Amino acid sequence: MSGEVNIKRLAQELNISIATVSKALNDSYEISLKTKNRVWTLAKELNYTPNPAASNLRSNKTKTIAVIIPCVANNFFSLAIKGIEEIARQYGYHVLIYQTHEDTEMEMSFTNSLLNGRVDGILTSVSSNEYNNEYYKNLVNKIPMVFFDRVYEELDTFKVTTDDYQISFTATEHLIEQGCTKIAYLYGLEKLPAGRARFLGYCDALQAHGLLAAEDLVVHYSEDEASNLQNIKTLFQEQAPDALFSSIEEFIIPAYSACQELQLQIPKDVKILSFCNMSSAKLLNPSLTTITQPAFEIGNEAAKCLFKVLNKRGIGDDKDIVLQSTLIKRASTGG
Amino acid sequence: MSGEVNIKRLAQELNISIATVSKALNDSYEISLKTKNRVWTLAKELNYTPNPAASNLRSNKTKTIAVIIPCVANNFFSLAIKGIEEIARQYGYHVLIYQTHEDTEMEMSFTNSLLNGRVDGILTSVSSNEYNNEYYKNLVNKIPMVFFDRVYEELDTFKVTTDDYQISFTATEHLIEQGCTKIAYLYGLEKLPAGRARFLGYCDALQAHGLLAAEDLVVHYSEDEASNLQNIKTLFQEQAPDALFSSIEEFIIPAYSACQELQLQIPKDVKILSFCNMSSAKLLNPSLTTITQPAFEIGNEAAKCLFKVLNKRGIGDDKDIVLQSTLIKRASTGG
DNA sequence: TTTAATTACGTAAACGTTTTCGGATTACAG
DNA sequence: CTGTAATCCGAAAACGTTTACGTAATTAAA
Repeated sequence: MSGEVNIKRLAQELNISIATVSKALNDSYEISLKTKNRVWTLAKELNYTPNPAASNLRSNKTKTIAVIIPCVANNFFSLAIKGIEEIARQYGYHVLIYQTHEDTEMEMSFTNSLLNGRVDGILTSVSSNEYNNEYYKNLVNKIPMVFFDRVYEELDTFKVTTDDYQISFTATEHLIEQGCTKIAYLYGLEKLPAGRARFLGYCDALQAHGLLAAEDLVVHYSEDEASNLQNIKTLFQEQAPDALFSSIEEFIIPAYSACQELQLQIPKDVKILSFCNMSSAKLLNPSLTTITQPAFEIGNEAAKCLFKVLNKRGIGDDKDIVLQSTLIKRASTGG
Repeated sequence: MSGEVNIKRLAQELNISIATVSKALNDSYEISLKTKNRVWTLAKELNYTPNPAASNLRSNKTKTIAVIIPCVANNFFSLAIKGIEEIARQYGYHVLIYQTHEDTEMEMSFTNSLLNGRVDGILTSVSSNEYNNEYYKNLVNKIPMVFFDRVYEELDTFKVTTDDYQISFTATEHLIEQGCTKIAYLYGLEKLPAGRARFLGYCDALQAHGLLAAEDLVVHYSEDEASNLQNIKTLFQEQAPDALFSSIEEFIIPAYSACQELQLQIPKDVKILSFCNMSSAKLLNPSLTTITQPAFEIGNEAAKCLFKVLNKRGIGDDKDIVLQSTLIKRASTGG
């Protein structure tokens, strides 16, 4: 056990050159199976692991990708991360995670710090507080990037999204079928395509059924939890809607609380459905009808796309990947 | 803009040696302020950023730490990560995150893959499904490590925990003061010191007030959410406790659900308190009395400890850092 | 048998830094 | 004028890989 074990050490012990060792370890066709086996067994015996820095320096591959998201404390993103990690592990890659907390400054600071070859590529879901398209237009040709869920539409990169418009339309129709005629909308992600698509699906479904969308029926998301609760209560008192369509799961707790405080029965007095990836939705009382995005699969798919780019594959592929969300009907919109 | 910008390029343009450039960039005392300024301004002008791989290879510093935790989809851990990231950013460090999903095999696989110099140190909160002390005993002298919240006690490393025993004792007394005499315990993290300390604090508080702990009053955590709900319902039906002490937040939703399904009024029929880091605790109905750990500060403190080790400081310091949780009394244990 | 192709391995340069060591210049005391 | 110290800088080696290129031995084709 004299000193660290590197390829030079392996080469010495086997009386071959370090080039041969390196090639053998990388399973090169230039090396005979006999030699490869000698190298592999000794490497295992000495518990050799390649030095990532040296490898990276020479080959310009870091075996690392970055994930930049608003927040990990969110069921959608934590599931997506899980999906990303699975693929990364398959490729032997490591995952750096950066949380922007919906702050565009942070977002730019993080990405800028990754442009010097620290990572091979970036997966991101952009923050909601601003739509700074110009920045990303420059960024995307400096480093391989894939956007998921919260995307910028004009960019020529892989984008993994869900059928926000369609599922919102479908979900709204579900409420209408259940007899609702005054459906309020709890509006989140207003500045992003995803948020607007959800709202549009809701509006169009109303219109298709002869109902009208009204600004009075819309509650806009606030970072302050208490004011969300208050706004929903005010909505009930002033408009008396018979349903709530929540576009983000952050509205769920205040919505339920508002109903209980105002003695409104779900689903008798008011029906509720929400975009939601919490497994506890079915444990709420009453259980919550949800639009559930395939968060894990989104992360999975986004990571696959990134590795396509990193491996120079999938050149001609369609870069707009749209996965299907599912409407899970439960008691909160029941008869 | 011919080619990439590295220190060689800077050296050429300034007609000085690369050694001087390198030292100037690192603010070495060997370089005159005049030269430093020339280097700094050109570096900024050309938007130079050092190559991390080269720097790492030569200096054996990666400017990266790893965080290995059971799961990011948990308020405690996501807050802790936030605390860690804050410190990491201050030191110019990057954060790799690995989720074990409470699987010891994963845990070992991840840590092993980090021993080749990919990171400078590791922050971890161990998984709950096993107590494999031997493994860590070997690991801790191969790479700087700091444990937080879920720790192994016998290891000679920095450990950041909370006053689990004391706060459980206090919280149990709170229930007793509110008139409870049959307090059930929802038991999580049984294999870890933290989990056992919480249980012990509960037991000792009961005993100190002439009450007795009984196995019949304990519900053990199950990975299956549905069975937790079922077990709590069974507990109510067979034992009719007048309070629930939940040691992990995963029990909250099933506990509330069980009460509603069994038509038990909180806090009239049964009082509930729980270890919990969800900001939505106060929005539950009724609002939940919680034992809240300073999750952000724990992450913060753990990261600080790691950087102490990395910078060879804090040799004589006490390595057992215990932060205070707080008992936040709300309606669920009210009169 | 000669020539070309294939196989298997080695030499050495390169990746972009950091750092040791030494050299040159200047300042200042003796 | 000499010697010493302080200041500032450069040459070159190192970190551990990967890879372009060369070469010898073997095999296949002619």
